Amino acid sequence: MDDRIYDLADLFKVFSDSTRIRILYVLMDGEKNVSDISEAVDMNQSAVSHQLKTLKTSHLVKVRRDGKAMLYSLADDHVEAILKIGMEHISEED
Amino acid sequence: MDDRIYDLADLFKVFSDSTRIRILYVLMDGEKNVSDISEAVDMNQSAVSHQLKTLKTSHLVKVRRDGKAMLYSLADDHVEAILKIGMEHISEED
DNA sequence: TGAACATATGAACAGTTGAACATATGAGAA
DNA sequence: TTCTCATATGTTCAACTGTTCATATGTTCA
Repeated sequence: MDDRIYDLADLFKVFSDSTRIRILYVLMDGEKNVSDISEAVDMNQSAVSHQLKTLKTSHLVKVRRDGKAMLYSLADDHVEAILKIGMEHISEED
Repeated sequence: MDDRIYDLADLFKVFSDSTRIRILYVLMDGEKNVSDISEAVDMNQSAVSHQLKTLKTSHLVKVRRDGKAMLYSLADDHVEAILKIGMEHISEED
């Protein structure tokens, strides 16, 4: 059980950065390559690539290659579900 | 929208520490005072108090006084919901 | 009052993290 | 091959975070 607590903390750590959340929201719109994501979140390619790696490691996004480009998309429904409940929570605060 | 992204990141930041998650799990069992929580998570009173403050600020726990003691409990259903989905996610990873 | 208990707060220190920069890898075209 | 485009990786550094220790606040009871 203790291991799972650490894993859970690590998972939420990934959600705890606004850049990564913005990337996830961008991907809700569908599969996108790195340049498009960079442009959408207005950050340089390197920063976005680093964050995408973090997101991929924690299985929040998946990738496939398309020629020179890498196409990223949300990994599963948990991503949107977690973001949704989080949004609900902060919306209901006094 | 941008403000809400930051608020959302801040919310998940609270979930991103194993000590705080352990405290939340302890509180799933019901209302508890600080000493009992300290004992349950095996951390000193000061550390737990600091974390409880963080949890309270983000509206994840609520408090009431009972004589000398302060009784903490989960603030609402979002807490368990978020932890549950998070657990589901890490359980389904390959 | 004052002592004892329960909790909160402030400061300091070590460990962690995201962004920027430079560079490397990999794929397609010529 | 070599050039270019697209993406990934390594390093550095300032900013942030959790814990510990010491101390303060607040409550009850004698």
